[in-house]
Amino acid sequence: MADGPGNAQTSESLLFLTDEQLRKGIEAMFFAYRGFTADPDRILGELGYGRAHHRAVHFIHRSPGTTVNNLLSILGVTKQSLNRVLRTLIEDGLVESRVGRQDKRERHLHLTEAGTRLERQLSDAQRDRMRSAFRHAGPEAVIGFRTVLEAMMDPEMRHHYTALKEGS
Amino acid sequence: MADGPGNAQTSESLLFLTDEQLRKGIEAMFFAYRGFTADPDRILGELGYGRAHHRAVHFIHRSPGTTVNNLLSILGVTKQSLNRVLRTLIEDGLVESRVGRQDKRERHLHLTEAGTRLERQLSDAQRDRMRSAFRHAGPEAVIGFRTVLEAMMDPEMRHHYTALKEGS
DNA sequence: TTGGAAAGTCAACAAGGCTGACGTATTGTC
DNA sequence: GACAATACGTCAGCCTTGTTGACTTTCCAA
Repeated sequence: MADGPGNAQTSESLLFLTDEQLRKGIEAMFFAYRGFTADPDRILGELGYGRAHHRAVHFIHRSPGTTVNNLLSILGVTKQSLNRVLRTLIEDGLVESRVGRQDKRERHLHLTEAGTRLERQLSDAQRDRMRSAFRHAGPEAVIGFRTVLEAMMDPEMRHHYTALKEGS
Repeated sequence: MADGPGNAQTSESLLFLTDEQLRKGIEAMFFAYRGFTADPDRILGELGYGRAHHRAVHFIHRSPGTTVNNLLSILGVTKQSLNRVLRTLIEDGLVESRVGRQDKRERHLHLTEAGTRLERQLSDAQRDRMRSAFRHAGPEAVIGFRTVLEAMMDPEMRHHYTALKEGS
């Protein structure tokens, strides 16, 4: 099947744009995403939290002082849905909601010490797996991985992704 | 660990195993997965189905005649959960459940014509996005993408992924 | 001062996970 | 032939996390 390292650009395309190759890509995403969330899920389950809590904690950690509205646009859920999660995190003393100084309508979200501990616990677990996958695959593969994923995002999501990219 | 900028191989690691690089990888997975499911989700929403239906239809299409048990182990859900989805698909005439010939306890699942049409509609949408991402990123990147994702899977899931890999 | 944005709340609902228990064929084993 | 195990289906109930709709409070800005 067109495996011949034959000619220039067209055969190159044929190498990876067949329906079969695309199906493999689709299933790779499906199975990998399950691995990606498996470790944090275990920890969260023991604590009575879910993935939604993880996401909130992650992005508050990434952007301390972020507003609820900003978080909403990143997470792409309704405020009622986010609020339910946020409320439990605040009640449990993991997140602090501070009234805005310039605009007092806004709430600026911060992790407490306990929240920071949970974030670290979760992201340690998730990073361990990703580190091992990265190490296994090598730097070239990591670049490709990120390139494809970025190309797969919706433009709006890509903006949120790229926003803090200076660290890259 | 072993962050010491010591020898050759570790410095290579330092290029892409910083916490910041790992965080970018984590967010890339998060944002990309949303893009990955966005198009099928829209179609499914209009039809009154959900992601669970998509997954069932996808894997029945991939392995026609698969048994319920096999599907359970691929999807990693309970039989009650799968059954709810499967029941509606059968009622709606998208999936056919045939009693096993050797082992009559087993049910072998097949897509009907209508089911095949839905599968095609969904996977066309999903493949379009992946094809465009692949094309954008180039063949090298696609290899890296698949390599990292495969390394991120749980071993059991990797087995399901690799099972039909002869097509690769 | 008044309109509207931001935030929060209450209620109701649905999808899709889960556990536990039970029923029914069918198959393999002693 | 009896019995245990397997494959599947189902009922009931629970949880998380998403949704819509309606409403209030707070506050900024025109």
